[in-house]
Formats: sequence, structure tokens, C-alpha cells
Amino acid sequence: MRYDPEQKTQTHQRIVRNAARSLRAKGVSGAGVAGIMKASGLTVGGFYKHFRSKDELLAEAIAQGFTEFDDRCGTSLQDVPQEDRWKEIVRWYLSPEHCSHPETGCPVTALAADISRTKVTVRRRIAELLKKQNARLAEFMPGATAEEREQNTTVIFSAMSGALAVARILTEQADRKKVLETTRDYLLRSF
Amino acid sequence: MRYDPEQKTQTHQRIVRNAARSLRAKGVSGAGVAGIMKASGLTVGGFYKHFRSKDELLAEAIAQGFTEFDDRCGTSLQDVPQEDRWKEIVRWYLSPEHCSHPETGCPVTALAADISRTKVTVRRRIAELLKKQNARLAEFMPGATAEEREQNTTVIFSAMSGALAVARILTEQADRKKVLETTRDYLLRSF
DNA sequence: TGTACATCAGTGAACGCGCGTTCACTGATGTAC
DNA sequence: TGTACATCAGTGAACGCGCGTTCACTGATGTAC
Repeated sequence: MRYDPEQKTQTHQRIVRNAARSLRAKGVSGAGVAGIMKASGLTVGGFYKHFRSKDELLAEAIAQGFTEFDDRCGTSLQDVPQEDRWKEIVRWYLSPEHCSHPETGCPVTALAADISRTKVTVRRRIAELLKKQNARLAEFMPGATAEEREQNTTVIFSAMSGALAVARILTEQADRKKVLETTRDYLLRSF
Repeated sequence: MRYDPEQKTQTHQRIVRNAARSLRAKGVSGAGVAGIMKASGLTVGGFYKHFRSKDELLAEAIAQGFTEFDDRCGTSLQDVPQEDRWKEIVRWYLSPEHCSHPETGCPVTALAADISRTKVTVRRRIAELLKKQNARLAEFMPGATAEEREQNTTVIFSAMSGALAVARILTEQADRKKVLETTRDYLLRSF
């Protein structure tokens, strides 16, 4: 196995991808190291050949979640004209599919509270990732100036993430749908 | 100790109040039964004379959080004219104080992801509490008709909760402030 | 070309720890007579 | 009024369990000679 750095990188990324899934689905305390390693076809002990701690994995898993977000945008927005792209993002973010699949969805909504409770060193790294993600998102957002786009990103993203978090608490599909659609229609109408 | 049902009720509520604090501060997995009982001046074993399980406590703690929310509104809004009350709520919700004190703040923002991961029976109870809370909140909200107020509640609450959740991830006070104020100013300007 | 050695990704048992829950017990207090 | 008994809120040790992390080990592969 030794002296093939590419294979180690591949294994590393496989663990991160599985962790990103598992963490979003079950939360930081629900997603165990052993389970993530098993899902990656490995055993527990090997984990520490790749990560110094579970906290470090969390940071990498968030980054992975953002990358998946970007990839999704990259592929599904290419046929959409520049000024309508933000609308497509809003529609996807507030879709029933996103609501019922946290494991492949926005890492902020799924893990915000957990992140805010992890130790500062890790949180600082994640905060940086979030700021960069918002900067990337701002390019699609409505607004005449860069500052306006940045502010609109903050408002639109907050509204989307909050609505998704609330919808996921609700047990009735009809209630979920109402929250998602009300927020979606409002955003599409107001910017 | 026996045959004083009022004292048992008082003890019960003391546990619930401490649980509501601890759960919002540390999350469901971080807030242990033993710690909550200790904070209430009791020992672990007694817990099950008051609650069937930790999950049941979660539901009662959320209800307590909502009650605290209502109490706060009741006392701080009495001198504010009816049509400006929602603005006062938005200002408090998106204040730096609320941001840095999850333990006494909105239970939805602090526990949304945890709730969405608890078993359906408990989640159903909490979903009902949330719907009632939103109905109460709607009375303060802007809008000409009841339906309009309900929709505006959904949008405004989603935006506030999302902004607060995002702000709590950020480590720099300046970044937090920006998210909170941008969202606050937008909401106050737009409804 | 062949052999001895070094490297290190991955193994899996073991570690201490804190968790939610159970249970035999205590002792203050209300009830029955 | 006094005594025996029943009740039950609260105690605290013990339960099994799963967690993150450690560690001595394995064995495939690259390097040195």
C-alpha cells in the first residue's frame, strides 16, 4: 500500500465524502468515526493516519459539502441565463427533495448549531469556508453593485436556510411544503 | 415529600427550566440528564419520577423555550403600538445579545437540527408547538389579512432564524454584526 | 538479478469515559383506627 | 391523641453501551547493495 500517494489521497477523499454524508444526516454526535470508516471500507484505527481528530474531519466534511454545492450549481446552471441563476438556486434550495435529503444538502442548515458548539480553532476554519462560499454565491445573486449582491446573498441565504431548518422540524408534508413555497415565492417576487 | 402535589409541580418545572437552558446551550447530545438534575439540586435517579425519557424532556423544554419567548414579548411590547410590535421583535431577535446567548434564546434556532433528528412521536409534538407559536407570533406581524400575516410570519421568522444560525457560526464579532444588521435592516425596510 | 531492510496505510483489540436508564432503598408525610 | 402503616419523591450505585482515541502489530511495496 505504501509509496502510492495518489491512493492515499483517494482513500482520504472517500472518507471525507462519507463523513460529509453521515454528519449531515446524523449530526456530529450521531455520526461515529467507526461508522464512517466502515462506510469507507476501512476499520477504525486507520482513521488517525488521515486525520488528527474527529473535529478536523468536521472541517473537511463541511468543505466537501460546499464543493458538492458548487458542483451542483456548475452543472445545473450552465443553460440558465446569468440574471436568472439565483432563482434556480432558490428553487432547488427550497425544494421538497432538498428538504428530505439533508445528507446531500446544504451543510450549513444541517450542521449550523453543531458548528457553533465546536471549539474555536475548528470553528474559525469553518467560518472562513462559509464566507468564501457566500462570496462565490454572491456572483449569481441579484443586485446592481457588488455590495448590494453581497447584502442580498446574506438575506436570501438566511431566509432559505431558516425556512429549510423549520420545514425539517415539521412532520406533515403539507406543512413543510407551505413553509418552503411561501418563502420561495416571496424571495422570487422580491428581488 | 409526599402528598404535596404543588411541590412536585414546582420541582418538575425547575428541571424543565434548567433543561431548556442546558439543551439550547449544549445541544441534545451535549446536555446530559445527570447534569440537568444536578443544576436543579437533585440526583439522576429522580429524573424518571418526572419524565418517561430524555426525549420527553426535550419536548417540554422546547415548550418552555416558547413560553419564555412569549413572556419576553409580553413584557417588552406593552408600550409599543400594535403596528410596530413586529419591528421590536425583529430588533431583539437579531441583536448581538440574542446571538451570544443561545441558552435563553430561540429554541428553534438552537435545536432545529436536533429536533429534526429525534423520533417522530416527539417531533410531532414539537411540530405542533411550533405551529402554535407561529400562530401567536402572526398576531404581531405586518399584513392586511390573516393569511398575509401568516405568510409574512413564515418569511420573517425563517430569515431571522437563518441569519442567527449563520451568525453563530462566525467567530469575528464584526462578521456576526454584519449578518444580523443586514438581515434586520432588510426586514424592517421591506414589510 | 536477488536479497535484506525500511516504510507506513491499514488492522482490530483495548483504553477510559460519559451516557441514558434501572432499581433496591430511604425517610418524610398523610391516612386509618 | 397516639400508633402502625402506606405512599412515593428523591437517592445513588450499578447496568450495558457506544463513543473517540491509542497502540502493538501486519504485510505489501519501494529502496539499497
